[in-house]
Amino acid sequence: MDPKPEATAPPLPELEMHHHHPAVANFRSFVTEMAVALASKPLTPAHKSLVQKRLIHFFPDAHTPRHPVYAAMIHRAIIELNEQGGSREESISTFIQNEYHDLPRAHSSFLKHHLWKLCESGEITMTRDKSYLLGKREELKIKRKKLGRPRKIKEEEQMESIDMDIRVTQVQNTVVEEQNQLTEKWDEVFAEIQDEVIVEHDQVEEQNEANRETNQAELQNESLENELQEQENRASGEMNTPQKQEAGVRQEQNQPEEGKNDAAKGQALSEEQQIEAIEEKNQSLVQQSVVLSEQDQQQEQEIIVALGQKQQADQRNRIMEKQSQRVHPKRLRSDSQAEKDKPKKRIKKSLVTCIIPDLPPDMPLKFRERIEGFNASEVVFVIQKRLYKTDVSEGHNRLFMPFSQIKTEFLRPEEKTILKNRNGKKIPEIEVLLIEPSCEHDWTMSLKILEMRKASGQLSYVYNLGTNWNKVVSNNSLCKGMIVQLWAFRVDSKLCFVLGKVVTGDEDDAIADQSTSASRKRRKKLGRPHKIDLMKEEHRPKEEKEIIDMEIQVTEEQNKVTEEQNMQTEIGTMYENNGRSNSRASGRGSHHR
DNA sequence: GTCGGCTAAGGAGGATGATA
DNA sequence: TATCATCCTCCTTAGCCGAC
Repeated sequence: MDPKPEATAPPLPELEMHHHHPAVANFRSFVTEMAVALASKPLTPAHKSLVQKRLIHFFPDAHTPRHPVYAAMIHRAIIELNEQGGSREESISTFIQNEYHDLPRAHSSFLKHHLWKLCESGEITMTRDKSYLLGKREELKIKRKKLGRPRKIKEEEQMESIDMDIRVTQVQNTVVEEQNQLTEKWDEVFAEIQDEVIVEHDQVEEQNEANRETNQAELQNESLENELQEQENRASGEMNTPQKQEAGVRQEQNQPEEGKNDAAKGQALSEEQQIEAIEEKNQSLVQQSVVLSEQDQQQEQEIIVALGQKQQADQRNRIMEKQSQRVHPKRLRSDSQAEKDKPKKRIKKSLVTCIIPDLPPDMPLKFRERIEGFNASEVVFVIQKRLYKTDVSEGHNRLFMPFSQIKTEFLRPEEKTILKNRNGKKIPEIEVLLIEPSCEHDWTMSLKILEMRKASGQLSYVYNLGTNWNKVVSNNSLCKGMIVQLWAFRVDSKLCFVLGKVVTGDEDDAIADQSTSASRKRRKKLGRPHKIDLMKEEHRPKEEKEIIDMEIQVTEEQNKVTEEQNMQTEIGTMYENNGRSNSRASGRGSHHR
């Protein structure tokens, strides 16, 4: 006997594809049973090939659809049809049919179903005349947008929106993941069922083949025997009774064999029914595969959406990164330089703390009286300084006090550490209190140490008294050329200053110099008076002028006294240096101190 | 060493257009 | 007509850097 060729299934009648076919119900129960019973059964390549051949035979056009998901097709149809009052279902259907081929047989049912789903989710709206528009809310928003000025989306809102998108994406990803897992399980079960179907089919085929061979052999034997007997009868010329009887017995003996053949035929018939049942199962499998293909396609779309959301998440990260990196170029440069120059800063420290000793002037009586109310302690003379353009410039709002001009150290070591330890782009500052020359106001101000770099690479330091300095300037008519004196004192360890005017400067020059800023030029162009202009002589009240004049007289008298004291001290120092009167000179110095 | 000018960032307030 | 949202212009502030 020749080796058995690869199993081939006999042609079976094509079944009509229908979701409610009774075979589907059978198939489902069959699947459940097979999934349990045949979990570890392998599928041979021959079986796989057989199933493929069968599937192709029955469903030559069964494959994964190429068109986008229905929601996308409907959206595109509504947008591109762009019909006044919306598009009707028929026109949408026609559009989709024209644009996309390879649509499922149940296209109209699918379309109805998805239109209903999109209406329910609010993505589209059905009008009274059963036309479909893109979402109502969206439409209203567009209308408002057209009328109003487009609102600028703030970064925070963008972030919120992106956060929301990320959350949605996470949920979508979870759903997709679950669907994938289900699909995988379903594929496994499907493969197992295929195995079982093939095995069953093979067994039936083998049995049929065997039966056919047996029947043919028996029939051949019988016909041969009959021929032999006829030849014998013809040769003897006459048939005797015992021979007839023998022939009759033989006939009788043959009868059960015929009965046997009938039974075999009956068995073959039942096997054909089994094959039919298996074919039905195959049919159901194909239907399921079509459903799975649709699911796959939907998942693909969801993955595309998820990828889009991921891109948005990336964009959000980029924005955050950008925000964290957003530093003023100048600040950035200064930061890097500050980092580089840290050792130099330390080297300069000795210079910074080097205070030039001098004889401090006495604090005017009105200031003494004023600070007595604060219960002040640690009163020290800080600086006597001529005011420069930037010191009174509205645009600078600061009083520069170079370290070299500082007469007495007024900061505690811990305060100095705070001010000099620059961490990041912000210059550290401490809050101080300043009593202005008029003694009418005291201002909360900020004290900083600024690092001034020269072209040679050397560093110098200045104290910067800022915040509210402009108010002190305007309240006390401070101007370029004026000489001011600053004393420091402590109130419950808080650093406070008191400012005194000594010599008046050229106010007109000062006012003129304050017009350096571009804004002032623009104001002049526009014919608007600048704030500083209002401070000019003609705008000032007489009382204020009188007060200023009195202050000037007082400070001038004070200066005369101070100058006399300085002269006496200088004379004493000269004696000291010459070694003529050491004891006398040192005694005077200590007295002044 | 010190002064004076420049510049970016951010805030205040006015102008504009749409909506209720 | 009042209110709201947005944009635009001008001003203030802080800090850096070059010139003297």
